[in-house]
Amino acid sequence: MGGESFSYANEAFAFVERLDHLTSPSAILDAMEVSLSRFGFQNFIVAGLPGPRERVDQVVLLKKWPPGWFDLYISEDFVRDDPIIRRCRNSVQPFAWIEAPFDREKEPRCLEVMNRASDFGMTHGFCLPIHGINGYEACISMSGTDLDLTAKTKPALHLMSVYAFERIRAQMSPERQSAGKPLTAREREMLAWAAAGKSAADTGDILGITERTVTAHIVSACHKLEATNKTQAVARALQYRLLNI
Amino acid sequence: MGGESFSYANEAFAFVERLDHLTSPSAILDAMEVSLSRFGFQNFIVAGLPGPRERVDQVVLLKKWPPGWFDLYISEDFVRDDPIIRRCRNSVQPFAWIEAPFDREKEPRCLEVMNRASDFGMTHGFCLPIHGINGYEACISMSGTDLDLTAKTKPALHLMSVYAFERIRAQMSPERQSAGKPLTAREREMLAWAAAGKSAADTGDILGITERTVTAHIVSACHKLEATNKTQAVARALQYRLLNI
DNA sequence: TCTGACCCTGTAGGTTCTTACAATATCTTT
DNA sequence: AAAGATATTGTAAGAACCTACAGGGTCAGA
Repeated sequence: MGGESFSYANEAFAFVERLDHLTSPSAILDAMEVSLSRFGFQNFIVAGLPGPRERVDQVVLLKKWPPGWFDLYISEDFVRDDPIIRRCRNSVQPFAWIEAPFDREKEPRCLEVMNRASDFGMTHGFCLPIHGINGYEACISMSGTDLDLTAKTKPALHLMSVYAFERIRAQMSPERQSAGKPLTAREREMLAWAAAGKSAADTGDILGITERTVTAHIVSACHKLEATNKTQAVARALQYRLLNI
Repeated sequence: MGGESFSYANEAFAFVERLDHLTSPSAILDAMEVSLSRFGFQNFIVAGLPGPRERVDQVVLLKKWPPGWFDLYISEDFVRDDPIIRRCRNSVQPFAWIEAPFDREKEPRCLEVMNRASDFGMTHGFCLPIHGINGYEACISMSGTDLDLTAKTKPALHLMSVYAFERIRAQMSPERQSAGKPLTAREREMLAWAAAGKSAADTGDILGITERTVTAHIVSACHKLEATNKTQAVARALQYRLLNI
């Protein structure tokens, strides 16, 4: 354990502790820059994976990339052929760039992406997929010229990345259900019974009120959630985690 | 950094390193027992969350629980009312048991679960949800009487748990078939549109099939999910992370 | 070849939902 | 005291859902 030029374990935990005191994305960016450089990484990006109609720049949370590379990446739409991205979509575990497979013969675009990255000094790297409640959430990809990438350092980078991402998300999406008026306790109750498969009449019997009243609450919830019907209202309430079920 | 009675950081990284050499579930169990006890935890369980027709014992990967408690937990079907489990389904971050909310007045079954756990000496604990490609994958819950649960130790427990789970899964890989028959792609598609507030007729127009066919898929999904209507089917599908929305 | 799984469609009738029109009562806040 | 949010209930008509019945087509695997 000790005796190395620097302790990856202590570095990682110190970073995680430091995160608690960082209150802005740029502060997190700076802290990541410092800590990751100790592992040999000069560049990194924290981003979601763009959907079919999304652009990369719409899902980037933080990045420290060489000037020019990001522009090229966007203009060439490299994200559609990036082997790192591809593997990221299907991977739970972190992986080194070298472990992201592609066919050099049959997939020239993949090779192109990796070659152009090399032009910017990004030849080797490490990528961590981040998964949440609904599956894939984001990835953190980092690269450098003189990497300290071993079985010992990977867990440290893993830990740092997971906590950094959580911190970034906590700061960048504080809204969530704050949009629109909040549901009342009664409205949530009706939706919960609806989610359990109960009809308005059922719920009324259960709660000792009339079917009409149940319907009124459901309608009210539909308006607040901008849902066109009960099913969508329940789906929205579940997605926004408004129901304790 | 050093100077404490034991270094949580070094303990965690040493554990992760040790994992690589463990080739059996029981060896992992032993290693977890040793390392977690250093943090004050006597009991722990590594398990998936049971689906609609699944029993807890079908999804347990590893456990060190007091004799009798597991039997009681199964026979009473406590998993359906366990506040820890409920929060686990909606949480990305690790949390202390005390942070899992329930209404002591209106949810007597939740209180019952927690009280019976206390009878077995499991009053306080820590729970880590594990997420993968498709969202929720498993949880690791641990408890003890004299916990070392601080902002410093949580990341250590987090790291240990994530790597332990990955190691366990790698060894126990046999694909866990979700209880009952899986939904077909078409069924999931119908539920996704229903969750978006579309009627059967709407969905039919969107997909270029008849309303009747949409209904047929919905009905089929209802049967597989043991739902009494479309709303409950959508709710179940969302809770079990079957829809990519 | 046959079986099973999946996808597709039709009719018909009872049930449930959704909306539009109103209305009363309680409670908190201004 | 007045205003506003919340909870409650009523009627009624049209839309949507659910069920039960019955069937045809495709495709993969035994």
